[in-house]
Amino acid sequence: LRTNIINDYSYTSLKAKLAEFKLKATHQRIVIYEALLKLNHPSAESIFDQIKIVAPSISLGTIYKTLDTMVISGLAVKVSSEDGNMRYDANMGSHNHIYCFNTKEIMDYEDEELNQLIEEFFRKKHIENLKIKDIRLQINGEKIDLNKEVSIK
Amino acid sequence: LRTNIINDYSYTSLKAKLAEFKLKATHQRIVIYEALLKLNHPSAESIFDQIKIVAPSISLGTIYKTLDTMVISGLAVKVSSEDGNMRYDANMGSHNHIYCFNTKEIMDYEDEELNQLIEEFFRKKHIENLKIKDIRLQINGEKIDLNKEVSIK
DNA sequence: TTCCCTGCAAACGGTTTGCACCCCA
DNA sequence: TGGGGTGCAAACCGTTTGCAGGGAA
Repeated sequence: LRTNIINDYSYTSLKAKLAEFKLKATHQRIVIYEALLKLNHPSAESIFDQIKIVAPSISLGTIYKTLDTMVISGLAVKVSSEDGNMRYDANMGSHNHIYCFNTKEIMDYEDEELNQLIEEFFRKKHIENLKIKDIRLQINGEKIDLNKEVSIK
Repeated sequence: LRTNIINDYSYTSLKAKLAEFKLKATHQRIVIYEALLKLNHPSAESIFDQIKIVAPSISLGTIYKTLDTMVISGLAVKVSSEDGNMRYDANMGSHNHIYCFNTKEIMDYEDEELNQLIEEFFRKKHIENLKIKDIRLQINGEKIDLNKEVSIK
């Protein structure tokens, strides 16, 4: 489901991943990256809440700086959410987002057929004077049953 | 180009539009709505800058409150921009957005063929447990020549 | 040992709020 | 004239910044 991200959350593999991106593997970076992988498009604040259980002395400022560093080095992306706050995403592959107005969750929507459809479309239609960095479909809605997951069929 | 919005900026027609949406037509609302129609997905701040020439005593708080009111009554929508701030849009028709990282502009991308392609796709693929409110394609990029417009060919 | 990273706290900037006054319907 | 709208200023809150001390390579 979540592609292009490691699914081995062991300390050593997280460390290796940081090293691969030329980042000094501090304890803080390791737990922040782990939280980023486990949580679903978290805000800095929600990574903070998750992490202070395991690293009580961590500061929110460090989370912001660290996420910023990860974005710059290509380990994560920063996306704006419909609620106005910024979220972080370790899924670096091309994919789309579903936003729920009720829960404020962002969920991935990955569909190869859809990607191809859009890619195909923009092979014909060109946008002049624009260097495209990213095209993504944004689906905004409301979960009907808040306790159930959203799923694609 | 910009569909579903009036293109008569006369005082009387702006007043009529507000009345149509059951809003008391104060001078502030009229000039705010005019600025919203003329500017390209403005922030509250940039409406403020534009307006203080014609209504010097207007307050930024009023702009926020007024835009909020317009969103509730269906005259406008509030969208989050990639830069993290909120923008307002009087174009109520289904359309897509291009965001430029350099100028922070949001530009409309309207293409009937694309709308149909997406609509068609979601007639086949269903998302369970979600009431879809809005589907839009978000194109992020950078203007190549900052002085030239982005155009579709 | 050397930088870079972290923690802390203050500052920042966009947005919201409370309240007295104002003005459209 | 009544009730909602406006202006002002303070508060709010997510995010950034500066700086002194700390820890990975």
